[in-house]
Amino acid sequence: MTTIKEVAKLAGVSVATVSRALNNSGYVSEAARKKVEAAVEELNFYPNEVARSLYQKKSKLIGLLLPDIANPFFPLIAKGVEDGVNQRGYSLLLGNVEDDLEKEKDYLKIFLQNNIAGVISAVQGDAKEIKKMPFVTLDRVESDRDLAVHSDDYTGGMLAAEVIADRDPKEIVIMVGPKDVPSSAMRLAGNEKVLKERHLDYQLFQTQSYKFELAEQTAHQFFETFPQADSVIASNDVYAIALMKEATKRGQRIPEEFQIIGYDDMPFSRMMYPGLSTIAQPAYEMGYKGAELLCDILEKGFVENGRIQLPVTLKIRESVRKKDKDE
Amino acid sequence: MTTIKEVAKLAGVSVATVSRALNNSGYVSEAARKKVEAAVEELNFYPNEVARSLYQKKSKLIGLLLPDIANPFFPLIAKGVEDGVNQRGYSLLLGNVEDDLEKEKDYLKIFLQNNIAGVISAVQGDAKEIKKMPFVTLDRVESDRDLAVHSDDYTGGMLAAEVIADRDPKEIVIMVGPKDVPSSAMRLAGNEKVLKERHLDYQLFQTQSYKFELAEQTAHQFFETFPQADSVIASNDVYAIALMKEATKRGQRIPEEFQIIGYDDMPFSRMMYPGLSTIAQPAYEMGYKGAELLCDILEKGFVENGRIQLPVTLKIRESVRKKDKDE
DNA sequence: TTGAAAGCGCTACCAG
DNA sequence: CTGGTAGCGCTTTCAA
Repeated sequence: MTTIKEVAKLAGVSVATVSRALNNSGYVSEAARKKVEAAVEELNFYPNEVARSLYQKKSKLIGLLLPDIANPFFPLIAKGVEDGVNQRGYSLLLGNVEDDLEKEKDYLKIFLQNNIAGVISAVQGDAKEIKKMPFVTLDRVESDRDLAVHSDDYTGGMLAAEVIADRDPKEIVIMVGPKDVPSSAMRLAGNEKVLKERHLDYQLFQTQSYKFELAEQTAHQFFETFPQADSVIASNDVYAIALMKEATKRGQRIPEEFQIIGYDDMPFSRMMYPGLSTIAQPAYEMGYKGAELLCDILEKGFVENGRIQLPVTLKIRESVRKKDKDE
Repeated sequence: MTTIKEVAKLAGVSVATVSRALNNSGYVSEAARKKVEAAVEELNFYPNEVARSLYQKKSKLIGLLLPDIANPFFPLIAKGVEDGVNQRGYSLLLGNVEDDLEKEKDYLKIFLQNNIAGVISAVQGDAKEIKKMPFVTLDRVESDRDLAVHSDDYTGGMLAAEVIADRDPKEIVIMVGPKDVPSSAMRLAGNEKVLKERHLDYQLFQTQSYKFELAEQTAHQFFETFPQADSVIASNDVYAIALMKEATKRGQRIPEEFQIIGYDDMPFSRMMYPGLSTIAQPAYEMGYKGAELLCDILEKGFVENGRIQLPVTLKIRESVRKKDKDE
């Protein structure tokens, strides 16, 4: 690795001048700049970020905390975050925390040890250690002062319920996401508002997790509990797909005998057949906006709007019946 | 952030002693060690990795190069890599390169600038810049001297072909993965070996990419080209699922009129209905082993076996017909 | 067994 | 406009 010192020597100037030229800070004469540029070129020099970071006490790294990268909703978020931070010259330190508070703390410590510039977190119950650094939360709103990007869960809940309400439901069951996740509560509120307005009965099936591995087992339990369910509002697409599989195995035709709507619009939801109707959250955009938000804070020290809500979109596919004419 | 200096002051020793105590390097008296430990405890001190890395010219970071984290095969690899490096005290710098050689070079440069300890790459055509650092390639074998973890593509190709050959195929079409990817060539060789031995005719449909976004479009083209195909060996699960959807839309029953086998065994392949038969690659394990391999090199400077081949497994699900009795 | 000091590569202050 | 220099936090000689 060539250093600034070698560049200085070759250019015939001091390291201070090289540094100023490189960072466009302070005065540098045209002549000096030219010489430095030539030397940089010739030596194929690029600055060592570690040294830079040691001095500034801030690196060009951003920590990304994810609950589970193997859950299909998160890779897209990660991609959005990555593109967003790259755009502004940062890179990502990955922290997959698996709903494990200890692991989360470990990562936060590692982030600190690496002079991280900030953190973007999509995990639910943050360790308080995160407050020591600039951070943005994704897909979640908590204390009012935090920066956050989330989507409109209440509307999403209403949209999902309307889809079902409009399609001649016999026995509605709402599969409710984990209680401690604020967004599931919001969605449920949206569901219930619509269903109550329409005077439609419904039942609740509470789940404990969004974990991929539990989906099939949960789907099984669901049908044990509600064998007569014919219209389901699922907690997310993964669980919806598991439910569809289970229903099909039980001989129910989709959507005639069993209709369902999911949440998230993961890439696969449109690839299967019948396609899963769902509420699309802009996962990539959520990540990208979150990255922008954090970078703004980092660079400007403030933001006009630290709380970004993204709209959801309804995707009607083959997993629900045709809409009633007379609604 | 508290520093080693403050620890030294509180403990009443020099920073050198603190450093030695922390790293178990050189002589430290029991008494001194005790005092240091107490001070560390009291100040809640943890060392700054950036300073450490500046001096050692090696950080505790490992770069991970992925072709596309949104492609369902890679998150599991990433998880395996992450668990593997964490185990050994390293963290991951994420580099999603999108089949873009420029982006790959950019990341390699960023890795270098951050005194990365090594790189784990799952991208296909590596930039030569990677040779400057210790690296392990995943799911690919190239020059004979590199460290690599890959799965047994030839056997995988044979297994897939046998499944089809055993199930009364009428018109076999092999969907071949991108030409420049060594593993697709190996799988094709495995396919052809079996089919030729069995004197079965088949046709080839060449694809240009494994990209998720192209799957549906490619599936459409496939049926335009081979409307009569009834038994397909797909290039991977994503494409297989797209093909299943297209077949179903065209009114073909699976597996009676259209049977198909994929490759990879992504998490979703077993969640759909009918379930996709496929060749399972141990993605998580591949990542984990790759991480171990790299860490071994980093710590010991050598490894007994730098080329790890992992076995593939056949997963028979509902997308293929029942096996012929008389085979 | 210990501490003073040099130095990793870079930035920023200050004097010229 | 420029260069010398201090110092970011840590590790590692080297002499005591």
